[in-house]
Amino acid sequence: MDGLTISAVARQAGLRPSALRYYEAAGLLPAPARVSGRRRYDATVFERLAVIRLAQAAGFTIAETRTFLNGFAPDTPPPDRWRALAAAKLPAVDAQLVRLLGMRQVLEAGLRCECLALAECARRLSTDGATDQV
Amino acid sequence: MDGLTISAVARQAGLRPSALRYYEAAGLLPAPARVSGRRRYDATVFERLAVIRLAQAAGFTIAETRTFLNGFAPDTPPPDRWRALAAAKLPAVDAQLVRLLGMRQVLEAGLRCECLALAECARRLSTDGATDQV
DNA sequence: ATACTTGTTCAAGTACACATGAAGTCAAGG
DNA sequence: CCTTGACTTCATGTGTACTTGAACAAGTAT
Repeated sequence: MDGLTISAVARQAGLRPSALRYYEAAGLLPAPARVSGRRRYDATVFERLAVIRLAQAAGFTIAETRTFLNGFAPDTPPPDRWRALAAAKLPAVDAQLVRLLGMRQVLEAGLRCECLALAECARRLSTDGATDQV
Repeated sequence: MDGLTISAVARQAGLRPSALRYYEAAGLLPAPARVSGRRRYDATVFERLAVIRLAQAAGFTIAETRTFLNGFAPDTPPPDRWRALAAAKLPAVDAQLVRLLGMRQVLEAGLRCECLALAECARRLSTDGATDQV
């Protein structure tokens, strides 16, 4: 009687049932009760899903998210968990950010390109180069 | 006698031979001459590789790079090629950039976290939320 | 002649986060 | 009883840019 079906949870959470099964298999969601084989969730699953969503927004991989959720003593407070993972993740995000900003530079330089041959582009728009002026 | 072996080109370009074969199969590099089955490159391959490197720096996928290189009439000047591809790529890069900046926000908020439970984190550090102050 | 090095092709593996399809189970409705 | 619909598990597919391994060929050195 009580307990939400997987499709009900998925619908409310904006996910697909396969994602919920995947999270469970990946150790992000605890295995819920079963009624004749079918999963029955209680409302606390939504809090869990919200944390997973937050971890995803932080750029954590599934493995990192699993560590974040289950990789500590059960009573470990969130700040300790964050510090353990976010500190390691920030440099990676920043590196990605630098790469993307570099892409922007190259693309904008490309849009201002007046080269006559592609080889000329390669010389002028070098990745590492300081190409400011036309 | 003339012509560089695949390993010589790879070494000078900072790539591995497998990458050169891959580029060739992907249509980024023209098939070079062969001497008893082995590839022999001439020096122009380095210009080509420089352009490929530039395209990669712009964030182009292999398919986009192939279009950039071979998807136009042979005499199409670089500016036309750039405009066709860079204009489509920039919004994607910017979207990626926004996502990464969001990650940074979440990670930094996580580092300042003082929540007592993970569910609290999810409520306070919501992805879309305006979480400025402690 | 024989071993070594370097090359060749082709198939399959890598990481990530799920989606998809096949085949079977289960309860309710007609 | 039989169909329908939602569910189950398990294996495989998706996209990207290569790398790696297997099995084999050919030129070079000893």
